[in-house]
Amino acid sequence: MRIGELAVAVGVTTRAVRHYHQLGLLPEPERRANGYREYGLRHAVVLARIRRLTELGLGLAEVRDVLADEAGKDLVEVLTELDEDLARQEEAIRERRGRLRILLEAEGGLPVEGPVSPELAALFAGSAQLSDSPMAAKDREIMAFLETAMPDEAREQLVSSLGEALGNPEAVAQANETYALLDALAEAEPDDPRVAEAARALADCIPPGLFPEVGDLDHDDSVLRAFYADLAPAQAEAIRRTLRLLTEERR
Amino acid sequence: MRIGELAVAVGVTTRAVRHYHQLGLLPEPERRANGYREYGLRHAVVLARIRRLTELGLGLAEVRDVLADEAGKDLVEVLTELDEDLARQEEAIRERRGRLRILLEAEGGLPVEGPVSPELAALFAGSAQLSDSPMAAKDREIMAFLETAMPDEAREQLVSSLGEALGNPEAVAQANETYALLDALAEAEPDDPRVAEAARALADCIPPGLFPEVGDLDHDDSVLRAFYADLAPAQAEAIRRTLRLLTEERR
DNA sequence: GCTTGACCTTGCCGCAACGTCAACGTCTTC
DNA sequence: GAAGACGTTGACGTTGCGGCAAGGTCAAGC
Repeated sequence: MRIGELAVAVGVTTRAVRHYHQLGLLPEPERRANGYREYGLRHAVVLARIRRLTELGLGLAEVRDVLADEAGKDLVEVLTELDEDLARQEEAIRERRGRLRILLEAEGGLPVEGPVSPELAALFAGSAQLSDSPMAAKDREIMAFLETAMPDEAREQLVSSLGEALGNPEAVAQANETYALLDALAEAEPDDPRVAEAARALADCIPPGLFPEVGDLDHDDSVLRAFYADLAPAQAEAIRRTLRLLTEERR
Repeated sequence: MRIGELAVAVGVTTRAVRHYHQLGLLPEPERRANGYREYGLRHAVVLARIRRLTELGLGLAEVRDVLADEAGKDLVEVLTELDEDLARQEEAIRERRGRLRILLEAEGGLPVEGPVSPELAALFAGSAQLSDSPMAAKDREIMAFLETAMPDEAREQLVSSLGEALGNPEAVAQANETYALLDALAEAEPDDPRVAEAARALADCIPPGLFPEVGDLDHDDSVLRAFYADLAPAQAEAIRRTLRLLTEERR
């Protein structure tokens, strides 16, 4: 057989056959006078085994090991390992699909540009009562960011507290008022008297459970500095004071 | 923020961040005087979104599309498509694991070196009554090879017929006798009288349902030629005569 | 004898999403 | 002033081939 005949017989491409030669999976056959490879039945048998093994999901390196370790002893081991690996992959896919389904079901109108974690998306979609002021948008950005940055436990804490707050109309109204106060500081100076007012309002917005680790906050953290740099000076000052207020009150 | 601070904040590597820059997923920030990249909060937000999207399983090209098409309109489409893709992958894995399980359960003593398709493996494992003569081994090789080479319908036909035959002790005994006859031809000349005898025995071994397409067989097929080249001359002649016998009898 | 088309040869680039050097500059700290 | 932890660009490695380039070979038809 020439390489093309072998390839169609086994159902692979000639490119694959040459690839297996390169990797040493399939021995190079004799050559004809013109340089063509001349295959025999043994090659077809080996090639068919390679194909079956790769179809099971083995990598070519593992296939080589199996073919080398003559007896099928090692094979069981490899296959068991492969099965475990496939089980892990299956689980991972199932989980991703679960998260996808949450996102797609809450798809009605996500109030944040771009997707958030499925959990947050469900929350935001559930209560679209929040205003769409600049500060509110920024807050949602921050939440979305924090949500990926925080450790798992704190994350769940955050999501559940947020769910509670969003389920409470009074809390939502209070938040919207606070957004308005902060928005008003966009052009103000840092020593504007409204800064203190806004800080007070914001601190009152945040229930004790929502941000328990405020005391441990590193005020020189690089992310925090970048956050301040992204706000108007008076707004940044208001946030700084809010954090101080919270730190004192939580002690 | 510098690149390392950004990376730990979002939970990716600096290498990934630079990779996203290269692909245009994340805009390059300003540089400090020393050439260091200086990131702001906007970058962290975008990077966090990239991470969430890739964790869902989107490719970076798709992430770019989603980020570019400002509104979340296109997103739903992409996610739906992704979900379908994941469903396909999940199915593929489940099927592979199913075949793996058959192989592993029949793992007792596979009489063929290396794994065969799960179905054949189960068959061979189920009835280990077949002799281990050289010709029997070659036959199993051939079956294993054919099994990958044949179209699906013929394949199932083959497996079921084979299952029947292996379940029948008389048929197994007859096959073993025929193997012996063929083995005896290893050193014989093609005009040995035993050739005809072996051909007759082999033809009688093959039930009508097992090889229905024998009439369509291309006797100059490259695989067939390779098969003959792999046998002793008298053995090859016996097979040739068997095929002729079968072709005539089936007409 | 010529062309045409189908086959074969080797070799190298490309993919996805980065990991991992290499070789070097910069900043902080003891 | 030297170490150690950062940053910079650049380039190669991973997996399993696909696809192309730039030819050589062979059988068939004119």
